[in-house]
Amino acid sequence: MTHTPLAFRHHNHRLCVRGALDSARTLCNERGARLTPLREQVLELVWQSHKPLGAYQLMDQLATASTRRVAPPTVYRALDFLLEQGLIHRINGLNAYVGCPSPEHRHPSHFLLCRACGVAVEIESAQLNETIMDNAREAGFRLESHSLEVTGLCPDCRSQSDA
Amino acid sequence: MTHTPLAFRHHNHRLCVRGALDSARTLCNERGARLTPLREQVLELVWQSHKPLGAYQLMDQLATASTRRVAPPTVYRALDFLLEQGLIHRINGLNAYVGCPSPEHRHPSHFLLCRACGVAVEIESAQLNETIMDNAREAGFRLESHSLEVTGLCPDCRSQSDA
DNA sequence: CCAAAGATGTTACACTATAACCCTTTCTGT
DNA sequence: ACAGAAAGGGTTATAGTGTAACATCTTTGG
Ligand SMILES: [Zn+2]
Ligand SMILES: [Zn+2]
Ligand SMILES: [Zn+2]
Ligand SMILES: [Zn+2]
Repeated sequence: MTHTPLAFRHHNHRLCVRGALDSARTLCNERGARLTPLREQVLELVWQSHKPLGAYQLMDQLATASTRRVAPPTVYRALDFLLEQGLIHRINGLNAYVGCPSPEHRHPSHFLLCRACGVAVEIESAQLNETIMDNAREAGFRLESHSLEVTGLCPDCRSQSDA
Repeated sequence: MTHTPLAFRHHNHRLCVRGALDSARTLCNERGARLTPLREQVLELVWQSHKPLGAYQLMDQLATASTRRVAPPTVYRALDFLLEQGLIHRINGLNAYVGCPSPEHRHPSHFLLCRACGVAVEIESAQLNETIMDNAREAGFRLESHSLEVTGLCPDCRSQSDA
């Protein structure tokens, strides 16, 4: 049985954005973390699609949006905050950042990355976590965090390439 | 039942190096790939320990060893070759490279990374591969490659920190 | 030997990220 | 309200990682 994730299908992305921003405001409020206008703006830019964006792309868009010059530390500091709060993830294989759809609970970074369309989809699988923990334990290793990046073709791009 | 991997224990590392270089020569020979002196030297440098090394560290060591100036493309081209041949892996989370202990067969990059001592150990687990493939399949995703990086403490560093 | 392909040298540059310093805003306790 | 502390953000410069483009040298196969 297969179920194509939302981000791989056509969907009303405005709902993704609204949900992400609402969650972010709620969570930061609960935690006493300060979701400043700048940080919120960067989060919204990250959420413009499900494709991970690089820090310099975000910087350029910030500069365009605000008609002022924006230097790297500005965007990196915002990204650091968002990473700390678990509101975004970093995709190491792409040097890029993408919004987290379930920031309420901390979790490792597990992604399917379509090399054709660029969309990143987060996987949540207890089985996967278990398997990884089992393998670490078997080696006597104390696991602290982990990241999985799976590259390939999403259902859409796959059917295109089959044609 | 736990079994501490070799690289996390004291061991005769000369055997690791000899084995890696012998395998590399054999494989490249079989494949008609040219393991030139430079490439072999880079492979040997990568194998100086089980800790992933950055391209610029390797470049500096190359320069020191050969008493001539070495520019980035020199080491990156050698690394590209070694990656293509599956003789080394790239650790994305560290921007660093480490030798592969079983280059005979192509396989995904699955590592345990000790944040204290820096040692990287490759995991080979059919169960892990299966679980990852299952999760990809369930999303209708055509998997082409994957990389798992687990960060934590190796058995040694773990007991140090418990003390 | 010659031509073609492959490997390496060389220069310059692009992309990603952080250090250090300063000023402003916000919070905290009185 | 006030002073002092802490956090956020602007600015400049620089560190770290990786590639493009082109020249030169070496190996390979006829
Ligand atoms: Zn969406
Ligand atoms: Zn997430
Ligand atoms: Zn060893
Ligand atoms: Zn390997």
